[in-house]
Amino acid sequence: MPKRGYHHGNLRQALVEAALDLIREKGPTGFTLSEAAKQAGVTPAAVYRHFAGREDLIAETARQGYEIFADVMQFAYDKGQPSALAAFEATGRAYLAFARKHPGHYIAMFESGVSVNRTPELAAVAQRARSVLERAAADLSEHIPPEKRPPPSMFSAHIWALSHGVVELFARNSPGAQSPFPPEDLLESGIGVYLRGLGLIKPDS
Amino acid sequence: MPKRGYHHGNLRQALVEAALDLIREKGPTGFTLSEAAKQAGVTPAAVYRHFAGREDLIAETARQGYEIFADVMQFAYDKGQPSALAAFEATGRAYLAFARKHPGHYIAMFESGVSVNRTPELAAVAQRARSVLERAAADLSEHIPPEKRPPPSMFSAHIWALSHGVVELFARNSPGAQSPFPPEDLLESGIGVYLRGLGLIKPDS
DNA sequence: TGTACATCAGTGAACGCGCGTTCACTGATGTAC
DNA sequence: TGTACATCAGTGAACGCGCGTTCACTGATGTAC
Repeated sequence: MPKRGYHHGNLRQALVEAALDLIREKGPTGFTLSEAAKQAGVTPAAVYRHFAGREDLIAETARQGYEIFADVMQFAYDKGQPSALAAFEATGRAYLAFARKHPGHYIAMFESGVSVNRTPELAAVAQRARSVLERAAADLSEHIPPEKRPPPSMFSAHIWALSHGVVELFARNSPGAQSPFPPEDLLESGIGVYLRGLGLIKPDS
Repeated sequence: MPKRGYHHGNLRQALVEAALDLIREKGPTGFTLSEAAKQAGVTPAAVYRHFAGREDLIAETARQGYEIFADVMQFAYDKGQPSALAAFEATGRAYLAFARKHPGHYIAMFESGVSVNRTPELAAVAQRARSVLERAAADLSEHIPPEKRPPPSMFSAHIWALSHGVVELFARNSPGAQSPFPPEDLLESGIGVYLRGLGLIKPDS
């Protein structure tokens, strides 16, 4: 029950949500502090009670995004257990699902130009997200004969890159325009071929 | 020998190059028409003799980028011939090489928000670039038994996405900060695993 | 070879705009007594 | 329960700035005769 009036009640979070809307609709470039304030029903100057400035507001939306993202990845990982393979595939799928479900957060995180090393908190939560995928990769690499086992961080990077590329090129309207295939199928099949290449699933079918 | 003076000589191209510099150094957001004009040694108003406006200038830099990109891809494809495999791998590598060598163009093409469908010329040259990779994929798919052959456009999309993801996440300073591996190695090994998954190179080593 | 003239690339001043940010303030809220 | 007061979230006016864009202009260039 946010009591509106002279005092807003929860302006900080309202500004984050306004920022998310604007970033989603107009891109990180189109986002302005003034408009976010306006959308939250408040004077631009009021923003400075809660944030150091424009960049700081974007960084906070990114931070919240990484928080959700890390949770989502962790949830996918847990759900795939005890199968290392299922857990790994689920985290890949979770990446795309996150981008779809939280486009504002996604853009703030990956397309706004905010550095992940801007603050210690931001760096920490980004690391948390990354480490889920790395753990999934490490679990999976146990199933590869040691002598031909690539470093887990390498194939987590491959999957991260593939997922990111699919999102950027085919799941957002931006550059390549229309996708030849549904992004979900593209990612699923790409990961499938890749895991087959590692000898982790049967070459057959 | 550009004769300087009241008349610039080749302002149009000088503006494109100024734009490339600025985009590379400050990102697409940081690019301003006024600064590009200044860097070319000219009044902002002069820009309008050659371009419809700011967006039009960015679009032209992107167009020139796609032109180079398509040439580079074509060259890599030709160089890999007559081996379908070599040609395919070379185009993948060319993607990353292009991003490294022409960062300004790359950003204008993929990160500036300019739609590839903005003008017919832009759409055409982007299609030309894409079709090189698709042809390489189609050649390669000839070597897969027809009954388990995925559509060529699907695996060209996979490689495109992987390449793009590697560039965005690991070859540019932006979000993930430092890469665990050199991007070239990451892409090379990723493509290797992928092609093994398609049964196109020996599972052994 | 010299002159008159058309062309048009660049000038420079001006514009309106919305931005991010600052500042002294005000008035709602909550607490101490 | 009522009053005095401290707190501090939000106001509103103002700022300087650089932006993209326009406009009437000017002067260098090249061509016709």
